[in-house]
Amino acid sequence: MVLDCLSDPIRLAIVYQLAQQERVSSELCCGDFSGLGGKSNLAYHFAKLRECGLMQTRLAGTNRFMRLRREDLDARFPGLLDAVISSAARDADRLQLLSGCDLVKVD
Amino acid sequence: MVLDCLSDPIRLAIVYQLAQQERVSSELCCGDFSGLGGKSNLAYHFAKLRECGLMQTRLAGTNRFMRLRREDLDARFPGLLDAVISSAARDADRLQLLSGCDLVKVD
DNA sequence: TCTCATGTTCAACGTTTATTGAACTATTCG
DNA sequence: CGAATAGTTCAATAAACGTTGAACATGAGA
Repeated sequence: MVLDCLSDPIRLAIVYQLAQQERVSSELCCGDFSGLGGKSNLAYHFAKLRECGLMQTRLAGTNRFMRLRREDLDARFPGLLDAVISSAARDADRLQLLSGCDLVKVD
Repeated sequence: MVLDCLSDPIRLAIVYQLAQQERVSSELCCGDFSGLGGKSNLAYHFAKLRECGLMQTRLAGTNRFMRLRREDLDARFPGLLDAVISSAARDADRLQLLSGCDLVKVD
């Protein structure tokens, strides 16, 4: 399930963006990914990412803030997330969907 | 492409079995995977694994021997293969398809 | 309260995917 | 040569997937 989740370019871009955000130890809300697709399409991908345990959602008012479930993932699939993220970073310029992902929430 | 390839249980089982075989530095031929499905179905999965660069096929008479493209994969996606293999090994008993994969070619 | 903004859910659609069996190619061995 | 073995290719089918827009739910703010 996890590998299938990560194999979709949009979901990989979401995970990649969440991983970048990890450094700042803050979260991202759905709207921050609007560059990757329409709202309903993103909601579909968010659901898949939640189902397979890749990310977690925190409700705050009308926003939903999400973050990677880094610890759980590293415990269950050691090294997988880092390998995927670093490979994604390496090819970021080749993937249209990932270009611009280094941008941090403008706020 | 690689992640999508690895997300299928049959292909993951094939890769896992090939990884086990790596230790003995020998190869496996198509028939060795007959426990995972029918011939034509396996040929379909083999083609996908070849297309995304996960494995290589060597023709020898009427047999086709295959092996993981370990070096190329480690160069392009560092740590990915090891992470996937070790996670697969960890859950091997939970996955029906992977049970019995530790068996080495009987010959 | 009324309205706007943020997300989710649902139904519909076209595409891709995995699986099957039959037909086919090619090699070995008698 | 003829039969058997090892795999691939092809066509058909059913299921799963990604995408879209419309409808819905919910909280914030005037």
